[in-house]
Amino acid sequence: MVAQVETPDVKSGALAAALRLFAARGFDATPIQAVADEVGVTKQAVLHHFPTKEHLRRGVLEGILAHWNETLPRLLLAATASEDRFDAVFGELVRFFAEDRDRARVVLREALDRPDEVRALLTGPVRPWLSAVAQYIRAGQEGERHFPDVDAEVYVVHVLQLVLTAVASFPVTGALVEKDARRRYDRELARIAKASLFLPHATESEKPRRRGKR
Amino acid sequence: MVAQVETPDVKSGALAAALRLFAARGFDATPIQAVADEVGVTKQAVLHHFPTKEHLRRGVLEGILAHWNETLPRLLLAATASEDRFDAVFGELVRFFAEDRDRARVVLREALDRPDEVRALLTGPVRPWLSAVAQYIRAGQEGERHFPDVDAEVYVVHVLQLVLTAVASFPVTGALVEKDARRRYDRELARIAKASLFLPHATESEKPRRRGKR
DNA sequence: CGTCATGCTTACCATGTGGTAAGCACTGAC
DNA sequence: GTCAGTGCTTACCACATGGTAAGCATGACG
Repeated sequence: MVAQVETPDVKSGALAAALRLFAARGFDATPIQAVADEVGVTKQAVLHHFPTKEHLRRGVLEGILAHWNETLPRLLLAATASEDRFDAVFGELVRFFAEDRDRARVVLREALDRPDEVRALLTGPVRPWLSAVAQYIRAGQEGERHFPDVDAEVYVVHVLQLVLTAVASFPVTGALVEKDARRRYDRELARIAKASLFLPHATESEKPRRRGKR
Repeated sequence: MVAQVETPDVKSGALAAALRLFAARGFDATPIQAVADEVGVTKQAVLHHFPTKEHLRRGVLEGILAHWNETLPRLLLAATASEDRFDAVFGELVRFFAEDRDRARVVLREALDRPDEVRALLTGPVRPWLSAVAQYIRAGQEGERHFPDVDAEVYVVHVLQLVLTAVASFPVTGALVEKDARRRYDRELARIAKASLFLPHATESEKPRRRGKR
């Protein structure tokens, strides 16, 4: 048997290739052949593991969903202080999607290409996650640490979308600033999310860096 | 000549249909035939006005870009007070894209499907718009009306993206709240943008509505 | 009346696509 | 050794798609 040098497993290889290609070109514009080429096998080799292109799509998405199903509960329970919890969840959000932008891209594409499916996901299995986070925000409002006029659920959704879009399109938007683009974008992203949630004085855990420009 | 009842002009009709279809399914997944069907003519009738599918795509995009080329300068010059200017630009941003979500969708799709092209657009013809807005923000920082640690250019890009994504995917995310979804999403959108830009006391033009929930 | 351009129409085609059918090499179980 | 199952391979196909080619009706213009 001729073990392909770069192909320990066709199935996982196809999933990785599909994530890349679906993210870059979109599901419909990606022939199975392209996935197969990337893995270094024939189209039918891929079709053997995923009887249908649709199966391949599901596989890719499940890989992403699985991460949050096991990570989020842990994050929410681990941190105790309000701001620590924010940093933990927000940080993981940025980290996970920035680690591989293609994850953010496929999620955005799904929202555009299959709105009904994503809506079902959002109002079904994903809702508990969002509600849990929103619940913590409301608790922070009671404790006068957050702005009272924050609409918790909606805030969570907006921030989630902002992170997804910012990460997904960084290669495009990042070209607008010359140096340190990545750090500036990340920082402003976090700043916007925080400044619109935490009351000014509640941010005492943030080191009072007064050395703003001017 | 048999004038189609609903078709005053094939060319503009095709552009409108293409905007709808490209937004919904994506450029690659939309056959010219689908556009033709929507207009009520044959595929070749469409190909007569747009020699290539690519021409159709350009036409759709130019329609969107044209709006901002003529609107933005006017908006920026019209308002004088800092917050009025913000409201004018931000309001028009939301209004224009919410008026037809498909506009937001095609823009997002372009960023995903043709990053190089969009990057060229952003660093070329669009940059002056962004710089102009960023310039006003920096002026607001000098005048102590805005947070000093706002990264003006990056803030503008993030807010732009947030609006685009929020509008484009409202039919998906809006299902998360039961009633008044549209108003709540719009309001939180504006709140996040403003709360992360304006210093708390600088917001005196906003009526002090203390009647936040509880 | 003839000529020419415009705005289509019908015919057609090369290509790429998702998927089916069937066979074949190899492996382990018995 | 045989048998069955796994993981492919080659062959093939129906179909959709972007685009070309060429003709044809209509109206403006001379």
